[in-house]
Amino acid sequence: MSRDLVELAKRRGYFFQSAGAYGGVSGFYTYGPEGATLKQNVEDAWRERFQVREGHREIDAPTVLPEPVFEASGHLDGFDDMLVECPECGESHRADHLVEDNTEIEEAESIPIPEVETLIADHDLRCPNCDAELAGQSVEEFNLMFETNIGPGSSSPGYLRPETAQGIFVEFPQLAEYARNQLPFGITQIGKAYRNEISPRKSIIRVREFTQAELEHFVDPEADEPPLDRVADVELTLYPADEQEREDGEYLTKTVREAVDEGIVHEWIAYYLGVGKQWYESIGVDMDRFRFRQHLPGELAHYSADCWDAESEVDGDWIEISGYSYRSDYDLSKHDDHSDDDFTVFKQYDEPTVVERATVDPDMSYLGPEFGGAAGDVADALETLAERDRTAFDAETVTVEVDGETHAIPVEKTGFSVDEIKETGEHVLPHVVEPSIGVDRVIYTVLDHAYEEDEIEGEARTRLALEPEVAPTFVGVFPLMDKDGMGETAREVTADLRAAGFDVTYDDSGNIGRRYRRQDEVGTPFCVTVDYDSLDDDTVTLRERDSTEQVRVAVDDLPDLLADLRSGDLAFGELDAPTPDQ
RNA sequence: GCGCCGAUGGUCUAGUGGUAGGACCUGAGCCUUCCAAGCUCAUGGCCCGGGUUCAAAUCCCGGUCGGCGCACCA
Repeated sequence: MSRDLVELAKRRGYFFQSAGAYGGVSGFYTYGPEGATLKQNVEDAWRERFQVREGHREIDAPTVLPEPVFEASGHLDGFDDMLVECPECGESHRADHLVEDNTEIEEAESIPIPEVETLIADHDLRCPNCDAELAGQSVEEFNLMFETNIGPGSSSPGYLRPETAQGIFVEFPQLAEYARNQLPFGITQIGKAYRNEISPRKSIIRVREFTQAELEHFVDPEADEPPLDRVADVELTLYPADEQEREDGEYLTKTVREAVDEGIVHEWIAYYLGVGKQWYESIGVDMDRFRFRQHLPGELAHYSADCWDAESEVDGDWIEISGYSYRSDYDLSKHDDHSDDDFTVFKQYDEPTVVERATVDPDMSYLGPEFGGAAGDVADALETLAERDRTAFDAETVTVEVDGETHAIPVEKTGFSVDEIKETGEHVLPHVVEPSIGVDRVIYTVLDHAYEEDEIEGEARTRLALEPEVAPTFVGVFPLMDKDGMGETAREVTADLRAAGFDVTYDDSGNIGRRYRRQDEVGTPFCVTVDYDSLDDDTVTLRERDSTEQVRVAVDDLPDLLADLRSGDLAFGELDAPTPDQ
């Protein structure tokens, strides 16, 4: 943990622990004025690269969703996790899994904790790691989702979303309609997500409320291919699973094209690794402290078919800052099953095809009286049988089995027929490609990688070398001294630059060097100083943070000049105006 | 959640059973025509609760928060 960076972040208004006046609250941080703007700038840059340039669209879903959503998504399975800790080796194990593995019991998750403890003692369950007795150990419950009640009473439980993605998936039917049922299309969302972490750590690296920027790209797995050409030559630092499992595992440096051709990375994932690499670099992540690491097989989330994390090195540790996951049709198929709506997209064939299909149209006025409550199941069984084995309907009666009972039905009552059906297309369950960015961790990385301590004229100085595109304060404006009209002129320059859309700070406190140092520490890339010459010829000095070099420019040119410096169209070194005497 | 360590102005820190000093920062003034200069003045602090004691910021217990390790991390 970089104490210096955390201290600077607090002192200069980047971020600090929330509710300090009440002792603080673990796992929650407030972004101060500089941090909130930095975050906004990072989000804007992400939106520009992952959404606008890719032709995707953004939505804004609720942070609270009702329980059935998470039953479908699989997140609720983790709700009642029960842990038991081994007294010998200290290893924690899922108590419900131990019970299921060693007894005839299934669904141990729903058993109350005291009974699980009794089961562990009765069956003499032992630690899978060291074989120590677990009897007598207490079973602890934990819950990674924040639970709440929607409306009064507890009849309608809801949860704070543990990932923004579910807000997109549950709205897929509406979103597909918006996309005119055409694949592929992509939906982004930037917003808060919540996990009730057992143990928040490392300042804003592991918190209970965090911001995700997620893209869910819905594609036809049969037909759609990523536009690899756009990023084909982008070089990726890859750390595949097999290299991680080797003792002398190494990174591979491959272009996006090579990574796909050599079968190292799924093509859709590779495409977004290329996009991501460009983006991280553009906002100031140090590419020497950056890699893409493939998840090990045991590490994959319940929904994920393949996953690569973007990782950055901060303070000697590698931290996950984004996940690039191929979620296949997991989420949409779950919501398709659990909800009332259809989560498929109808894909029309080029030419309609004619197929023979065996169907039934059972006479329910016969089945009903005959089979009572089982009538519906019998009808379903007939339909299934017709699809599977139409010869079963050749005889006078057909038999189906429902719940272990065999039923005979006269074929004439089944409405059995074989028809030619014209099929104009089919329903496709889209696959999902998901780049998921942890905004807070990206911000920590950007700050950490920008943090420099260097020496200017024998004096140590601390400097945040933030990219101009994301720096929260873009320009500082100072009068050399606040007298002889310089202060007034500097205030006018400040107002003009603010009107031109820049984040400007005005400072006339202390000597000029002190003011430069303040802005270096905040990470302000440029400073404008109004001096005596300014009063005569309407020019000012423009100073760059990293080099501390200055050029003299006309006041009237400032807005255009600064805009070009911010966008990267112009580098400070290209300015050739004469350097003022210092 | 467990274990170890810690908590003094905004920040960094000194310190003692008799309620606190420094540095930096910040603010006001003087000085100063370009990189943390100088002078004067000022604001601001012992994490919370309980216990022991005549007296607790200091000792003890509990809590909160933080760092590290274990575990967890969709």
